[in-house]
Amino acid sequence: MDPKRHSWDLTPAGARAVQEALAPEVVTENRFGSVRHVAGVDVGFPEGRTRAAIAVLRYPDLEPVDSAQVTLDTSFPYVPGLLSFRELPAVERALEKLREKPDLILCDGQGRAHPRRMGIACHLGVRTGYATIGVAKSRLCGTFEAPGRERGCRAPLYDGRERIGTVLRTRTGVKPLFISAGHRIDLETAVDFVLRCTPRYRLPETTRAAHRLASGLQSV
DNA sequence: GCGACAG
DNA sequence: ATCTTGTCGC
Repeated sequence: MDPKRHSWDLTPAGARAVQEALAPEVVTENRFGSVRHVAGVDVGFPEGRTRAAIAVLRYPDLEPVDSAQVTLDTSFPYVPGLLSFRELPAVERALEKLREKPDLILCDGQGRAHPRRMGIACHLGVRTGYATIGVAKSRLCGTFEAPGRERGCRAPLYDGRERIGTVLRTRTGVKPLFISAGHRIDLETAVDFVLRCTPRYRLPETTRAAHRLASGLQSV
């Protein structure tokens, strides 16, 4: 029984059991080739339905090259720690529609910085095989000291004595982002990519492009 | 029992 | 995330 092919029809308790079964499948080292395209994933809930949007940008110039979006009926509530069970069904279908597959995906949410080390970035990576990074706007778990005020400043995020992520200042004077490894990448490399994807704003260009499609007014 | 809690 | 206007700051 391959844990990667679990059903989405689960109770919260069942979902947590799936996370524990999948956690050992996460690849912690860098296992991806040259990065020519990076993608941003974001999910919105217009009219209560679940809309996943993916934007593929060329790397490193970050010029848009492709995008896809899918809207499905919402089938799982928001439960802290179980975000992926609410968003991934739509995200995976949007990924399949892409013409230009990305080499690396930046997810809106945590990767390993999760109670069971199975945030949405890890979950998507393990299920699809894509290399992924978790880029969250706020903390789910872990403790940290405030990083310096300048862009590039960072501080380790710990869960007890275990390093689970990095609190990163992507723009001077703005709230930091919570970066963690998803799948097939290590934390240091993940932080490096996030900085290269944030040439102008707090959030990565990938995330901004996807966000615009997911919660945008255009329904195409 | 009392907080904390990605999006 | 979503419901919503004006407002403070660079």
